[in-house]
Amino acid sequence: MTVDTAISSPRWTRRKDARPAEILDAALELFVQQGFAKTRIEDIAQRAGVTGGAIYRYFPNKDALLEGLIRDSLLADLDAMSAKLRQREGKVSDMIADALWGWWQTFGGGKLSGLCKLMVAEGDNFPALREFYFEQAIEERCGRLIDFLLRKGIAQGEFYVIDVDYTVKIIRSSMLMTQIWKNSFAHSEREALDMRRYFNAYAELLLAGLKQKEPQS
Amino acid sequence: MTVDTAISSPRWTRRKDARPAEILDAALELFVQQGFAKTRIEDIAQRAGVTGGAIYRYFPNKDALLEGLIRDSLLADLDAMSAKLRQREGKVSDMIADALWGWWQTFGGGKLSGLCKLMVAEGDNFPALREFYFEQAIEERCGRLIDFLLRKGIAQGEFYVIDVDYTVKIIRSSMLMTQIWKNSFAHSEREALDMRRYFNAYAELLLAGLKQKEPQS
Amino acid sequence: MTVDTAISSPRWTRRKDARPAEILDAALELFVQQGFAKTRIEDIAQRAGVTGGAIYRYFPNKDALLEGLIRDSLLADLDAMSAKLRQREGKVSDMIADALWGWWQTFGGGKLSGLCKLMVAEGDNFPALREFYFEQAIEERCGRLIDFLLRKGIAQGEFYVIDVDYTVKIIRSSMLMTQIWKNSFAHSEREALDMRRYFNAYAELLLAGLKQKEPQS
Amino acid sequence: MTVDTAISSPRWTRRKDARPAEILDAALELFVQQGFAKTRIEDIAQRAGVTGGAIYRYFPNKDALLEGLIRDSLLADLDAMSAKLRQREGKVSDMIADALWGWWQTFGGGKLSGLCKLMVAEGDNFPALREFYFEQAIEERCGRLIDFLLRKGIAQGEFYVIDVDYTVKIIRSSMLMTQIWKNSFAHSEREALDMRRYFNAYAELLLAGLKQKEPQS
DNA sequence: TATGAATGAGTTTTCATTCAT
DNA sequence: GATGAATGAAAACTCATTCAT
Repeated sequence: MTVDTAISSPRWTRRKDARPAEILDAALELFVQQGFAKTRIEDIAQRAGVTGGAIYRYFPNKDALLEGLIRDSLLADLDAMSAKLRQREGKVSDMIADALWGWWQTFGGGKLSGLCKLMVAEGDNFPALREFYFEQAIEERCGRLIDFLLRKGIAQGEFYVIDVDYTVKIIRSSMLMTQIWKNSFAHSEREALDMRRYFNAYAELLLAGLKQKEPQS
Repeated sequence: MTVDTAISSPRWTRRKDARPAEILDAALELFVQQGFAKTRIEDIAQRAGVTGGAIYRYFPNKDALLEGLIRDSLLADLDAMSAKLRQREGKVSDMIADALWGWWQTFGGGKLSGLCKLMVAEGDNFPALREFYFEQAIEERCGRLIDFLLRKGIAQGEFYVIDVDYTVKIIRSSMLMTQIWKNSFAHSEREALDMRRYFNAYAELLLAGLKQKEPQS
Repeated sequence: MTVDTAISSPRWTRRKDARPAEILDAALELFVQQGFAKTRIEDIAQRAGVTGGAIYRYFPNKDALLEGLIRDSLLADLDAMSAKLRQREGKVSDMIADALWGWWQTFGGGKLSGLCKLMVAEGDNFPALREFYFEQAIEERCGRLIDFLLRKGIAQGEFYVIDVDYTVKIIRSSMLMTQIWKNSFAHSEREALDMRRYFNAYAELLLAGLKQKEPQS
Repeated sequence: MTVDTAISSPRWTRRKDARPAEILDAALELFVQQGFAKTRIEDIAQRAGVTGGAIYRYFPNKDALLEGLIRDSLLADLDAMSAKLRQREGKVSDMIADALWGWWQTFGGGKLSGLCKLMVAEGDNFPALREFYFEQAIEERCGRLIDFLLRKGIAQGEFYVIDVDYTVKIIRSSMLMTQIWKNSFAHSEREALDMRRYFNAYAELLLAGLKQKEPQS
């Protein structure tokens, strides 16, 4: 109003640019925990340090939050690893255990792992998003990584796999399930898993399976 | 039946005994598809062939529908198989493929498979139910079946497993994931799986892994 | 259906004529306690030993229960006393204490006393009934009794009252209030009154007031 | 104010501070008139100039409206008078008529008089509130005022009362009944009372009763 | 820009009343 | 006659969204 206000610092200068990310962060946690429908805009706002109305300055509606989560947050975190792995040399058998555990540490076990549970839960209500998530997260990343390693191992004579395509799907499933478990049943303390041990046992089992010489009856 | 009854059909018919099951059936389908919160009582009622109010004669509130689904519907369908499998004789290697595919056909791929997705999605909102589901469905059935076969195979000298407990968890996870997949991503036609082929490939991989002679580094 | 049923006693012969009264009895208690709107037909039925639907054989709807209570139950109980009192001879001063206590014992303190509270509570929603109750119960009975005694006492030179009409209203009010109190605040144990003592003290105070020789300033 | 604002009136205006009182005002009127159960939130809202949902910003549920009425509104209006009366000097006989009429004018006949009827009607459904009302409104105020005047009159030799405690209850009852009457039967135009005349006659009768020289048999 | 009061379109739940049995 | 399953019309409460401040 008065000229004075031009001098004193405005009330809400607080990192204007960080807001959308903060809001999505809050939304992610709550959506994953309670589900999309049960989560209230007001709760997201509070966790993000703003009030309900403010959210609408950055997102046109509630659906857009979920969309933002999938389309924007997801892809940003998704590229580093797969690139990294393709460059490696050496025995694929040795790479696989590392690759799986590395995947868990950089991505699978992180915050965005919740998106997998979220898409399982809400996918039917947002088919376009599910499609997108499936393509980008499941096929393009998980799947392609496995596919790459598997075929390399076969080419190098290390692995003997009959149905390569479906074996990829099987391994991919295991990876997804660790994300889902972490965000659902693992919340019951009785069932938290020792993930290091889990991945050790998994690599053990998987590698032995891949190295088989004679097909099973 | 008689000509008289054809004059005007009654506004409703009395179906006391069948109603609860019909209602739970409808609820199951909708809860699994849309999630608990998004599903309207009125929609469940309509699919069950009644009006909203009628549901409250059989269930005190919406939560009770979910509870009925988990506590009543689940257990009813859960006993036949595990008993059946324990009686078998012969090589465990031969049993495992049968057991997994049998599980999928009698239970894993049936309607109630949706409960797994449902508990993943809503577990945080109904911790007591999740606990119950985990104990009864995951541990007591899936887990124990695997545990039984695995230890039997080891005892008979067919399998060589280092970390038995976690290997059980790993295999159990795969089974759960087929249920989850069927009720989520598989809805996108691009990703429907050929389950026969999937289980074949899985048995292949798994058995080879279990039969390993030398532990991996 | 068959001829046999004509011999065996029918299922519901139970005093067909008593039903309406039993239902009204149940309704009275619940209406007075919980109010008209809060009381459910089903609860009335249960207390009367029937099921909800049966009530509609005797009363067309919920309102009719209240109407039956006021119009039928009330008047039946209302005539004996006032007639009784008018016949007495002797000093009115001696009669008044007896009359009040007698009123309390035969009517004021009985079950139907609840009607007074009920009409206070629901009168605005049933103006015709309130009018009826006011005329029949308050004016015609309470009021007329007091009026009769008061004027008789004045005529006999025992009482000196300036504003007879309003003095009647005042005394009448006291009587109504005992009924209301009994059905409301008296339910809190701390405030149950010793009604014998109450009426003693009241007669004391009232008679002294009526016998005054000199008007107050 | 300015010409600009006249163009189109806003859908609503912000009245944060006034709202709770406005809502309680509306609720009081409707609760007293129709009873708690019969009164719809929407009606209260409309009378308060808002929509139904807005009420829930200030009160968590319908019960809280009643509670707010009793616990907040009541006490605010209750202190002035009793303090005022205790300070007076002179003959108690002269004070009593004034006290009663003063009570009626400042409190007994005001809007909040409806609370008395309301607690009579709904007390059984809200026992804690009834208790509170009884203690604060009936005993602490009405009762104590009467008690004080009565004992003072006795001490000064003006009154001769045998059972002081119950005489207090009797007079207290009369006061309550005026409130109840005003909010129930008085609504029927035939029975509106001339309250000035009523209190005159009452003071007349009461004082004469209190001044009695010889106890009645 | 941010706030948070207010709206209004739902959704669950209740219950008087009807009616098939 | 009586039952109680079913209806359908409320009514309390919730919450995404808007908008005055």
